[in-house]
Amino acid sequence: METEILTAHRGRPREFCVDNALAAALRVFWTKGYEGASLTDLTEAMGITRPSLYAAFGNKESLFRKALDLYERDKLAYVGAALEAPTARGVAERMLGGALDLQLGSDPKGCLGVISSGPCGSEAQSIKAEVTARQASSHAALLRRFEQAKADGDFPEHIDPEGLVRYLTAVGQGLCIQAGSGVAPEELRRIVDTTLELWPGR
Amino acid sequence: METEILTAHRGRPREFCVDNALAAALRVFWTKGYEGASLTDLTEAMGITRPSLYAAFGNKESLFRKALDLYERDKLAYVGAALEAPTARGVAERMLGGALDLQLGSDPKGCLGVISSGPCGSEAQSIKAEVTARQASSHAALLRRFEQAKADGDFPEHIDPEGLVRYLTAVGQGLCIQAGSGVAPEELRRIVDTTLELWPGR
DNA sequence: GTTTTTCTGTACCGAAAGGTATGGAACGTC
DNA sequence: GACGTTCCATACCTTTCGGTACAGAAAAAC
Repeated sequence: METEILTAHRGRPREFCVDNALAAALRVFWTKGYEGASLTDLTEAMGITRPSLYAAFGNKESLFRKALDLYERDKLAYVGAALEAPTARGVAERMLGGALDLQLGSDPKGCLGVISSGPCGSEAQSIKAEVTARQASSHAALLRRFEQAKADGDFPEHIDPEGLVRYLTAVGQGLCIQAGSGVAPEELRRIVDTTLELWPGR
Repeated sequence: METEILTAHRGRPREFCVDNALAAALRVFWTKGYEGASLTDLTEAMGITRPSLYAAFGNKESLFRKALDLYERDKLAYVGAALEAPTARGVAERMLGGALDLQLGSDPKGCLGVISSGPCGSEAQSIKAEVTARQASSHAALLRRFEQAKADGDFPEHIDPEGLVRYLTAVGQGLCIQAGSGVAPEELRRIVDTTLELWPGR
């Protein structure tokens, strides 16, 4: 990951690694949010100049989308794995455990999806809409999984699968909010432990 | 609430109502966040000009603090009432019910405290610190209430009061995030219903 | 009615935002 | 080695940001 893939280019090759630059941009967006990340912040962290950024990534918005792709692929991989757990409780364990591990690592605190869901100016609203749409597809996948779990008898009849998905999502979002506010790691762990203590069924 | 309290002023009296202007400013901050609310947004909503705003409220930051005071007094009154519920379950019911009612009303969606907890530029960090400090005092009050509840036998021994507070807070924050993302009211209600279904003890 | 105090409105300030024109340097191709 | 293509760097553009100077208007105090 030091140099990029060499396709038969004419002219001078670029001097920086696109992947490294994108990873640096992701950290900036993750730390400051889309609107809070200025081009100066980005170019300094990426180690490139402003025209280089525009030549390689288009503009700020398309750079953010590429960073969001990277984020989902590298940091949100646990979501896909969680859906394959054998029981609804297993899904919840892996979802919350994955979110917790992410907050305990060396990456920026908080969740890029959550902080991009807040209010924003008119320029950033297409960004917000995209993030919301991606979350909707995760929601749908989780709902299908929990409907199957109910059919499997993983939790009692009187529990509503849709409600359980919304609830689990809310706990995860609250976890991210508190992580971003500087709440201590052991406190974050308590959220997960308590949720699993109260989790219905298997 | 049409004109302000008349203290023995000399000179020309101001032509607008400070309370009404502050209420309008609160709506703008609530909708767009501190940094997202420009002075142009604020003055247009408040119906006053820029120098009038500075004369009456100091600057943008002190205007926000006054709006935050109003928000806590008028919109977060249910928190104090919730602490007086007879059991831990009652506290949770009133807390989540109050948060839900707030999201179902005609006010802006989301929670001013939650949206102010996200990432921000250097100028807004003292704002964020203030919001975090106010939340810490609410957290402490809720923790005392739940420790009492545990002594009262409201929930089982193996449940950690600190964890339960963090957990309840997380659910409330997730509720606000989803409300701000445009999630439908009945979906929000499912979050509350599910949480109370799973609530331990009385 | 004059004075004095305060408010309103316009017009402006410096700084920072996102984005780009331009010129020269560096590489692959022929 | 000359050429053509592409990249890097400086310097600049327009717009918007939070904040203010100044002049004129309006009302209480005398």
